[in-house]
Amino acid sequence: MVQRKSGHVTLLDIAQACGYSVSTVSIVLSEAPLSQNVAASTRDRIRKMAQQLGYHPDAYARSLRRRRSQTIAVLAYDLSDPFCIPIVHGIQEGLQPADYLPLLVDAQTQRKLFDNYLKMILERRAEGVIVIASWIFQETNLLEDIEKNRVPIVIVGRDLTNKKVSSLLVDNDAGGALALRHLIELGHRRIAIIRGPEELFDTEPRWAGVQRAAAEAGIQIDRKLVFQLPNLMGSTSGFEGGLSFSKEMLTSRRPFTAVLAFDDLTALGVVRGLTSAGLKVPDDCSVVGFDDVLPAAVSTPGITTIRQPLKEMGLLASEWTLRAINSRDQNAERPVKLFRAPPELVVRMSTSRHIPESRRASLAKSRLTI
Amino acid sequence: MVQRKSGHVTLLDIAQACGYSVSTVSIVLSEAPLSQNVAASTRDRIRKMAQQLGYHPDAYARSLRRRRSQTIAVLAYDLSDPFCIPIVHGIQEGLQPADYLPLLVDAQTQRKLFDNYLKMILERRAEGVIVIASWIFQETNLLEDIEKNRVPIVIVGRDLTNKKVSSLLVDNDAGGALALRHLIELGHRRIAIIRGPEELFDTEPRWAGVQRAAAEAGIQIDRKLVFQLPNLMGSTSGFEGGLSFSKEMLTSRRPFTAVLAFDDLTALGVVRGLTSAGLKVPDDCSVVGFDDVLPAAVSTPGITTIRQPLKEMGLLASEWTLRAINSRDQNAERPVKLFRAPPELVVRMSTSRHIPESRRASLAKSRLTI
DNA sequence: ACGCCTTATTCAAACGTTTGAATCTCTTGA
DNA sequence: TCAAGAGATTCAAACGTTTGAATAAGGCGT
Repeated sequence: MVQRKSGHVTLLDIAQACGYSVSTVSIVLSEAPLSQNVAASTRDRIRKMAQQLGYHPDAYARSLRRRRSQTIAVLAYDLSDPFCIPIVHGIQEGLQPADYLPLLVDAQTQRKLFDNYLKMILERRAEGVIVIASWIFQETNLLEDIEKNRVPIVIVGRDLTNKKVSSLLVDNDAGGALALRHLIELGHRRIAIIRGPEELFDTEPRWAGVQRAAAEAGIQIDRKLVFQLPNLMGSTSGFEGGLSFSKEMLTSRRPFTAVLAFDDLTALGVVRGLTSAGLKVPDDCSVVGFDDVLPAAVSTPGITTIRQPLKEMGLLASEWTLRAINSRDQNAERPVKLFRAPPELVVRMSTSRHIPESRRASLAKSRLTI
Repeated sequence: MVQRKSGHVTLLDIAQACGYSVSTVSIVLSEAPLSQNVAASTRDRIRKMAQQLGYHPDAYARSLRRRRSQTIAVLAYDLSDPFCIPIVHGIQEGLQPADYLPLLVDAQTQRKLFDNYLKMILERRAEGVIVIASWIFQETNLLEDIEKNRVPIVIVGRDLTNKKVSSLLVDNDAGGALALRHLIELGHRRIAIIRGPEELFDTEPRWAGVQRAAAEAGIQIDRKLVFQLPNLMGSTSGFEGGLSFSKEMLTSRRPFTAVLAFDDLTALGVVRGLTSAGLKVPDDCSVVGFDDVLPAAVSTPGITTIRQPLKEMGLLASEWTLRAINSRDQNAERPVKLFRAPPELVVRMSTSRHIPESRRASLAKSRLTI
């Protein structure tokens, strides 16, 4: 109704409209301790007027004065990776009750964007930063600036404790072992492996877990059946890698009955490759993925995979960050923490018991004679 | 190095450190027009010192003074819907060059969160708001507050021009027709349809398009083969709907050779249902989806679908918003606009030419006799 | 010796809040 | 009658920037 000269309704507007000082209005509307001393009738009038004029406190002025932004930056390396979303949800859940706003930005795996946003985060005075795994986040000098300003950082999806950054990530070693053991228990012995890109930090520990499990079971991994995804990333590069490697496997003429893929998208690529070569998953070959993202659950057959407790990790990350902010306010100690999330095997339809050639032949025969 | 008493480095710190006034420092660092008059040597010293101390201007103080937040809110109804991501990317792309920060928030389909974030958006003085389709966004009184403050709104994924909100959405009618025509051209005549949830605004026009295309081709749609997804949303409710409806189709014993699903997740549910009943997609039944989200592309068979130009829509939305902000600044006219994005048929492997029973039987026979 | 222009820098007010201290008006007890 | 206290409200400074206006110091033409 009242047409403001410039944009927004302020405390002054309300003060003038109902004849009190700006201070009183502020005290009432921000529910400061002093507001107990304000007459109930005054409170009512002020509140009504605020409502009527559509007043919303200016976060900028407020933050400036209070020296708190009530903001925590969430820097995702690539939102189009379904991996990020559950983490973000967990973070939101943790931040909501504390009345912090997650400042969510998406670097789209671009170094330039990453730095750009990091600068913006600094300027917006985020009180904490949660980084969702990125190999870009190695040595940018902005990181120094963040620490110079004593802004707590937490990283999800990578272990950066050696750089004094609290970290949460899945136990890749355990996950790799879990995946391989599942295949072994189903009777598979000749297993092709697709390792992650060299630059990715998950790659090594996951591979180590696989090797450990193989050794424990006394199984040889055929080196000719070990592949490695290229570094080039992008939301579908895993899929394409899986697709082309599965073709290589088939043309190599090395026998294999199962494929352990680096992640779900890679697994989906393998399924596509095997299927288009006329093989059936899981009857002719089992496939297992890693992460448990949406596409793995809704494709057919559903992909057996290793689930990361992503939402829980996000939640925990937000709690750590909030706690670190508190500690800093009280100049308390802030130890660097590490959480290795336990992975979980999710069995779907892309894996099944291995049927030895001999038995398989007789089965086929019996089917024919029905 | 220099340990600030309270948090961040300010202009004053720099001014003191190199013996100039705050004004001069501000003029230099913000590259104000006056900075031409500042001696080159002075500029250098100030810039060096700023760099050295790790200065980053306080966005809060700056915005307060300039009365511009350089922020545009992006309110997504559910980020876990793969639908949202490309739109967000388009928006980012459009905002980047204009140096606006997208304030991305995720309502997670929860009314409460939605209102909460809308309040925060108001408080953070976003200069514009882009809403990514939500049925929640119907009549919240916060909407009034937004308009009271003359903040431009643009909505993606729904037509709200009747409420004077500029809107971008796919041409659902054309898309529905496109999908049906594709099936018809492949020779399908008995086609099951899964409509969207009643509450969703895409449902009706898409269905209208389907009916129109059917009429044009002189084809009857069997009412018993028309289903409707329930309103209850969530990222997987489409999948589950498709799964259970496909079972209903089969038990109904009505003949059909193709399914037109409301969206990709639903289509994936259908594929799962048909497959687990022993049917082959596309050999025994074709399936077509809508949206072209990631899971549709990476599942096997890849889902034939109707692509929405989501990224382009996001880009355009951001451009509209920026333009609207400019117009407002100049008190210019701001017409309500509408963009109906042209849908595009993406043919993958889930659809194929219908083979009539007669021909099919002889085929099967010939295969046996090989 | 004066005004005037140019170049380089600073003053001071303003943006909208918050908050410790101050003020003012009652009431109450001595 | 007055001091003390309680209750209700306001003052004024501060947060870190920006910016129109002011100042200061020189150079130049007259």
